[in-house]
Amino acid sequence: MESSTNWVDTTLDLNINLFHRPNKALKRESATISGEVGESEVKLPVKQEAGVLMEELNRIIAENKKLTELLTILCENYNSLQSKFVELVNKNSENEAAAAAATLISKKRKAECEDYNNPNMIGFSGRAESSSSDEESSKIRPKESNNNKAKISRACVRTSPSDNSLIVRDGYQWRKYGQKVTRDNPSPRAYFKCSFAPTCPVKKKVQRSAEDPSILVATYEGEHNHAHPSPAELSLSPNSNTIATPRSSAPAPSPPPKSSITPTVTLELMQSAGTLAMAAEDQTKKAGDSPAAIQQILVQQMAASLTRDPNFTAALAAAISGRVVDHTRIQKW
DNA sequence: CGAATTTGACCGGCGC
DNA sequence: GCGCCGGTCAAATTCG
Repeated sequence: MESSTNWVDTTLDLNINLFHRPNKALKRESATISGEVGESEVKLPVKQEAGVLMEELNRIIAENKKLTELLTILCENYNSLQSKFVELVNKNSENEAAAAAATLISKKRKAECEDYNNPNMIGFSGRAESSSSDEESSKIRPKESNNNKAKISRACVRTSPSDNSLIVRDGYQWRKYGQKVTRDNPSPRAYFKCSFAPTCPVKKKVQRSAEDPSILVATYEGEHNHAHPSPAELSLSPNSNTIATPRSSAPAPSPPPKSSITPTVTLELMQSAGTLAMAAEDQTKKAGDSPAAIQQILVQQMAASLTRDPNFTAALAAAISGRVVDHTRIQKW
């Protein structure tokens, strides 16, 4: 992947190289400063050495500044792209809802219906109630639009047609509290509450698309008021994912839709997790049934999936650079 | 036996 | 006021 190589290039090279060659660099620099080429830095006066160190420190600070600026620019670009994408998605869904409005009797259910049935909407449509000018949303959910501005986002997940369970893997822990057959859709709608934190207000509705039963539509209401459960925590609980079929086991937790924008990432990660599992399966078949080979492949796949995750690489880089800085501070001061 | 799911009953909003 | 409908509750059931 391109992104992973970029991460390694920018963060690791810039940070670690600086600190991996401090002795050589210092020796060279201090030698040129003192004018004694070929002599070791041992002969340098302490003051000069301190000066060299200060120079080095300044250089690092300047570099850090540059990196921060680059990061800011990157973030800005990312945000603008993101907002454009959200805009496009909203426009698309609004247009199609308006087109369908002429043909259906109830305005309110029409809009919902159209969103659910649109097979193009693989991904999500996140909406803050205030953002849309449509009176429909206020008609549909007058309570939320009034006071607490519950964020509503939607995620569509394609599943295999034979799989009739209402499973949407989003990494959170959900407890099913109801199921209903709605009027405009023959498949039942399942209702879930976030059960990871007792006070978490987030709810989720999962229903198959009426037109394409292989598409699961998950509607999230509200925002999680707790941290995302770690994989370890999830592995402790049997229902780490949305489970509508009794106690089916579903692995591979992935980051959740924290905001209305995140679901895309979630789905992408889920997809990559899926392809990863398939790749691992393929390789396992190729490798035969040797347990050692299987284990090695699994380790490789896990490592690959971790390095592909920008969050992980960022955290790793931060941890490494933090340690390196600490280390050099201890050494130098 | 405890926890999670299922499912019918109930409640409130909305349109007629 | 009545009926329809979506959402929620809670007792019953299921499963590890």
